[in-house]
Amino acid sequence: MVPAPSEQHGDVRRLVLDAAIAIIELDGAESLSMREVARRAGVSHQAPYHYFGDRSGILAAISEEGFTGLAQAFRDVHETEMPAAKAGFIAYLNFSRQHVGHFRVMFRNDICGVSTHASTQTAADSAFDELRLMISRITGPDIDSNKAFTFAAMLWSLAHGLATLVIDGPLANKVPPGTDLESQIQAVIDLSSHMVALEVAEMGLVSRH
Amino acid sequence: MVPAPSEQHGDVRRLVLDAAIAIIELDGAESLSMREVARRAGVSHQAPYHYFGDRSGILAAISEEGFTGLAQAFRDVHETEMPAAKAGFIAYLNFSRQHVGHFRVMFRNDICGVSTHASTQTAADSAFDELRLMISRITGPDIDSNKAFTFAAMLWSLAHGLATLVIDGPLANKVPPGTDLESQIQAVIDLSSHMVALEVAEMGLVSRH
DNA sequence: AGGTGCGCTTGACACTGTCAAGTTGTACTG
DNA sequence: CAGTACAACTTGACAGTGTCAAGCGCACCT
Repeated sequence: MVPAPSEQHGDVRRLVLDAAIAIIELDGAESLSMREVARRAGVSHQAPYHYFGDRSGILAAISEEGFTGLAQAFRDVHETEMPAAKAGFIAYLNFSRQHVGHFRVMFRNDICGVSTHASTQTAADSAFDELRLMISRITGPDIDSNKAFTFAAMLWSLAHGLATLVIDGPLANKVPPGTDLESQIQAVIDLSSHMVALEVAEMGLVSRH
Repeated sequence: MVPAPSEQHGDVRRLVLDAAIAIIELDGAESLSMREVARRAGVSHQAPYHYFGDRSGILAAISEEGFTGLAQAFRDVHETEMPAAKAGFIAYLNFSRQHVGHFRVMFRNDICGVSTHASTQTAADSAFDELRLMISRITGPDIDSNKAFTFAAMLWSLAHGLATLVIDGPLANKVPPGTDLESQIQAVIDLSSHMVALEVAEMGLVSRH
């Protein structure tokens, strides 16, 4: 079949990737089938292999795209007026909910082998660097680097835990009657930001003591 | 084949379940194959279906077992001398690392359909009830129920995020040179407990204001 | 004109989940 | 004690899967 004139070099790669992301958003990463992807993209069952090598290759590519997007989301936080911690939480939550397909894959190196795909690893690293930059805006720059890592890991855990619990559903089932999920998410973010602010304030006092 | 005298009623079910858990711990839930499970358990490829209906059935059973275990872990926290928040974090982390196979499945209702398997749902509910009980020990009993939920969701997110980041690896890659993962986990738990304590103290002041 | 290689396609293989239809032992009924 | 019902499996079959191997067409160089 001769390609339509509108299709250009690299189109198929993009088509395949988008088809895969759509399937993951619908049914999760488990039920991603290479052949179904190919069918959706309107190509032969081997075309995806041409671009991504194997099943984990396509997942690694999605993961890489995800981390690049997350890093950008972190960068955008710098431009808001909100307290950095709160803006960070919101950015993380928004990203995870707007890019469910990417998010479901990014933190699962059991299936996409972040460690075996170098470009995915560097994308993940640069996202983490961006997170660290954000931390330094929260705590101030003159914090011991070891303590900064601990702080980053804690904030990351908080945001990541909330995001996964929200996306994969267990939280939604537990929301008490009379409120909805959205306002509860807001409440958790507010509580978290407030708590972080308390901790930072005390750290400031202690370091200046 | 006649069963050996040592094998009793229900043995096969347990054998199959253990084989499945072992596979998940090794390779993750994606690569769990019914036929491989059967092979490991030394039974025909249809025996697992007899007990669990289908692939999601076996995952739901593992999930149920996991939530029951988690609820027990929460109950055990009541007997420690440690501050409740810290003991809770440690319990959650320990559980997730000692029962990786269960943990990997429990929060993935995309693959095991918690909502479609009633007994799994009730096990999850009772674990959450136990978490709430723990919260009331942290904040004191006279807290507004809506606020209690927010607090529970926040603590859950924090513990859950840390556990998943540790288990699935992304944190391990980022640990700065000079420290190891274990001591960083400890540091994150200490920081989190301290932060929660600050928040509780302030809540107490405000409510009593 | 002849080669080279990219961007795919077609074909084949072992393996997967699951439906359907046995087979065997055991318990219970008449 | 014969008959039967039922649980606990097994064997067989089928469509669908990931992936290796080989082929085809076309643009581009020499």
